Amino acid sequence: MTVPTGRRARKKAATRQKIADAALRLFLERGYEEVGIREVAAEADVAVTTLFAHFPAKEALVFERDQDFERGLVGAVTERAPHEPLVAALRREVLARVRHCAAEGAAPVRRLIEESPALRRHEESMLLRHADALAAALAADLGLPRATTVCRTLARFVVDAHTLAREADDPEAAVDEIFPMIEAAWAVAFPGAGPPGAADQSAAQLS
Amino acid sequence: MTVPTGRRARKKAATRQKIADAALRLFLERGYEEVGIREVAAEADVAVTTLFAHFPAKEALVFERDQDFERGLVGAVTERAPHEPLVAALRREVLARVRHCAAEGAAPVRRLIEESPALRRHEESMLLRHADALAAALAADLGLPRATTVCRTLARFVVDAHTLAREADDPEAAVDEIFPMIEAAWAVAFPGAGPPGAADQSAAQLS
DNA sequence: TTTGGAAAAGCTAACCGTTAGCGCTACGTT
DNA sequence: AACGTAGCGCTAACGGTTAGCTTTTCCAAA
Repeated sequence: MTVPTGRRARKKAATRQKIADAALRLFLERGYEEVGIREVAAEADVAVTTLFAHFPAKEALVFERDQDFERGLVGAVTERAPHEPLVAALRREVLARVRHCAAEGAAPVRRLIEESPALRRHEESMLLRHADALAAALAADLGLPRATTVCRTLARFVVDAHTLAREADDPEAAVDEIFPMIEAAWAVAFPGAGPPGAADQSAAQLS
Repeated sequence: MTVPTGRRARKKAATRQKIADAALRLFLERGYEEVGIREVAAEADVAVTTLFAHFPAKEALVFERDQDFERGLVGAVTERAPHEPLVAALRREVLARVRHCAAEGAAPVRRLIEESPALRRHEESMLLRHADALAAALAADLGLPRATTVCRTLARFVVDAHTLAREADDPEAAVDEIFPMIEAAWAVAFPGAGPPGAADQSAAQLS
């Protein structure tokens, strides 16, 4: 188990990047469905099997930065300022992501995704995985042994916020609309954790 | 456009059922991934093309009742008792579904789904479609011209509740845990729509 | 330095879900 | 009685993905 920092690792990363670049170029030129895996491999000058050694599926070629979002979400929880409330940190992170997606450079890629059902589905299941990771991070932050239902619920709500905001006419306004709802839900789940005097008398109908 | 009620329609329905039955039998016997489409078609004694004329994809063979859940969710909104609150009706519906899935007979099929990533993904995207339908129903019920961000948010939260409850150790307890959170979110989105005196001072940070 | 191991990349050939194209038969309608 | 068409079948193929095996390239221990 040595740290992979030699020429080998660099070459591997280069190959991966070459493939991702070639794929994105072709997809943007002619559309995702119109370009086959074999073509992408040829354009990147690698074998098809090599391509699949770097990416688990065709859709993954488009979501190259996949892991960054997951790390961002988890990091928003684990590396937030000492006494910043959880939900506030998550809100900042989601807002940043949404802004990033609405920015100029990201527009063609977003169109690519929205025009292909396969890519849309893939993105959704990606986000679900991120929700699981976030739930685990929330549990850890709260000192819980494992992700409880409340953690998982909050995590999904946050990921939903991300998706919904991006689909909205005015993404930033949508974040401002959704996060108060999440804060209220959070206040019910953890009474006494939010800002003092916020919402305490929850509509508790259960035992 | 005549109503399809003749022998032809009956035969078509019979073929469809024959295929679904054969598929489920084989899948339960040997596992979803271990059975090919060509095998299912052979077992049902139809051509592969006929199978795909009745089901849009292999996964759809397992989610034969797909539309029932969607109709149930939408119906919970449109056909609820005159003055029953929206969220209460949705809670009843979700609870009923969760109970139904936890029942004896459904266990083998659920195991089938949970053991296959393809089926899990398919179920998730099914539920997202249901969320869209629910959002539209919510908008209609509220007299809105189209599904706003709030409608879509609520719809997703409800669908999340369904998924999360089913994955929880104690599904019914999970529903009791999640729905108060949804009610709080709802109260923030529509202040003055819930039970009187519930939650009024929302943490409104937006304009 | 040599040598051995293993990771990275390649090739071929296939599997499997899915679709297109075309023909046939049985049903429903006029 | 005859026509239109829905349902079904067959063949062949396409496109994503994987298995099996060989070759090349790097790295490290001897």
